[in-house]
Amino acid sequence: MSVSYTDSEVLRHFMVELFTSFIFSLIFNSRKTVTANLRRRVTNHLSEINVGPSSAYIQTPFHILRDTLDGNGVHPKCPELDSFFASRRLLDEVRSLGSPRFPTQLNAWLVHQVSATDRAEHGPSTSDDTDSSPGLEDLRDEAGCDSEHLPARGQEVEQTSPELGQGPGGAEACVFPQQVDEAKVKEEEEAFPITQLAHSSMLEQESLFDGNPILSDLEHRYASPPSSTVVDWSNLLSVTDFDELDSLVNLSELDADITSAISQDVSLHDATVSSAGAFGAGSGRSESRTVAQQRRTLLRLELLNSTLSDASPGMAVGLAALPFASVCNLTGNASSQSLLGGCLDEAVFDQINQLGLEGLDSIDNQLMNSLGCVDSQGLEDLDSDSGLSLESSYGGPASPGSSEMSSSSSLYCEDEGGATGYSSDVDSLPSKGMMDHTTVWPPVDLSENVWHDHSYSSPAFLNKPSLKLPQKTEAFSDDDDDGSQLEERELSRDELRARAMYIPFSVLQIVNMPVEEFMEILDGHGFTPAQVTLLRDIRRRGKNKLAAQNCRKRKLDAITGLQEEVERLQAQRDRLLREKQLTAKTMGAVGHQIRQLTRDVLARLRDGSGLPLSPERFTLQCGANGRVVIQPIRRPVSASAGNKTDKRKKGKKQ
DNA sequence: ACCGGCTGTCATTTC
DNA sequence: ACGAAATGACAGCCG
Repeated sequence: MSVSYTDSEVLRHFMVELFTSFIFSLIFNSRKTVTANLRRRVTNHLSEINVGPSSAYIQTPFHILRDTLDGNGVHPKCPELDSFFASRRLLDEVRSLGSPRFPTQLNAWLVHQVSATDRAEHGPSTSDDTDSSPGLEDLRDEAGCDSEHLPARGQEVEQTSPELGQGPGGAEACVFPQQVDEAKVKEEEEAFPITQLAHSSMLEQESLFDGNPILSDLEHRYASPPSSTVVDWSNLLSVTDFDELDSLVNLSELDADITSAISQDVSLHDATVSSAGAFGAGSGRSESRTVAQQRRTLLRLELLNSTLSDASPGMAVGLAALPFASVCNLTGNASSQSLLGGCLDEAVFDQINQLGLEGLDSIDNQLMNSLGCVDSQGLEDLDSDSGLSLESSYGGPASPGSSEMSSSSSLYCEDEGGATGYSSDVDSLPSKGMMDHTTVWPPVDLSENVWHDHSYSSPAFLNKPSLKLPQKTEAFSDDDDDGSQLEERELSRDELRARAMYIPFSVLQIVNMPVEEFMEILDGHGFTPAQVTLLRDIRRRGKNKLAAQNCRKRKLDAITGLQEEVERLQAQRDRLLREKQLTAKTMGAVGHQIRQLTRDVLARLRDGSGLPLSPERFTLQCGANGRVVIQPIRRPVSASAGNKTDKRKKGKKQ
């Protein structure tokens, strides 16, 4: 086919081409910049796992990720997996918005535009992932076939990127009103010489322009290797299915969302870790705990006060007879009292003093003799009474009702002692232990160990004086049992056990001391096997208690984080839907303008017989470098559908 | 009496 | 092998 042109027509044609080529340059560069930015950012996200080629078809890296990470030495709790699955979840969510997959016509076109050589070598879904800036790499790839355009186009991209990067959505990237275009035309004319534009309009198909000497001259003057990348305008014009554009928008938004998702995950992870760390540090937790504990302690002390005020002298003696230096120190040591000020109010001490602690010395020996049998049974019994879970654990998995266990304490006490080995060794504990530990008991024990025993100060128990042990001696049980119970209700079960076994360390000390120190203590203090067992159990239980608290805190944090993520994803989905609608509107306007412009251009062109080119028979195509050519439509009816399927086939092949 | 939340504890697994 | 941590399950207490 040959087309004849007059000089004025040629000039007009070039002007039209100039204008249209700028429009396409804008579109291409915008799209290319979006795609390049997208690819660069996705690549950055995935760079840590560097699975090789990636592209705008980001599902491919995720599949590779899955294949790579599934069970290949990655711990299920690996944060990378969290990020990966969060990203994949986000991808699925974005997909669920109703948009088709990426290898649609427009996306194929965009990827096609981004890297012609990539497509030739790796296909639209692959590109070198090792480069930190794939967008620029694509430009370099283009330079391979059009090297003289590289600087100008590189500048274009560099100039366009910030514009696109300013707005979060695609609205800014998709605005193509004519006035803006004209302004940009003026701007870009400076950076994009008109010769290159003429070049861009280089009519590569010689058959089309063989008859025109000027065009031929221009063609030869600005001859360049024919671009292998030629995009049919109908590709763009056929973008009436804006879901394809939507997929692009979603893709760009997905990228940003992957960022946020990963950061969200990481922040969740960090929050979890930090919270765990805070708990591990212990100080913060103990501080936060203090208020509640003090509140509980006050309640308990109120109860204790009220009970003590009604207590019989026997109870007082029993309380005073507690063979613990901590209690003795309470009465005689002001410093200790000050240390305990947070836990026991002065009224308690006054009552204790009034109840005749002076007689403690006189009954000390008798008490020590009786403690051998009382401690092992009475205190263990107290433990059993106070904690039914303890019974279930020590006595066996099947835990009968609490009332039964309480009433049959005389029976299960031996079982429990046998299970734990406490009571038998308590019997063997001479007063030596008492002598030693009386001086070794740290004064802070009570204040430290009052916390977290809310379940042991049940009023029900305090209202049950019938829980005396039948094995106890008359004098001791009557005098000591109630009082010691009252006092020991304030202590944790492990604290009671420790006291019963004359362990000279507080539970907190046992739990918090380093392993080496703990082992030294176990080895160097001449503890009996029962004491060693108790020490280990106390340490284990204490650490497990903290671990359980941390675990629950983490669980709550995780739930909170997931709820926040759900809210964030819902907001993101709404935003994406809004942007999708906006993008569809924008692209509709752009498509309309382009169709109109195409008709304009074709109407101004003349074929060999001087007739204007029919838009039904010809179309405008734009190359990757912005060159616009006229091409006859081969299959005008099903051009778009055929192109679409072709692109898909190409994408699948590659 | 029932229920839900909190807590401690145990058993088990994992590191 | 041992200890620590994490966690599910269970039970008791409490409001």
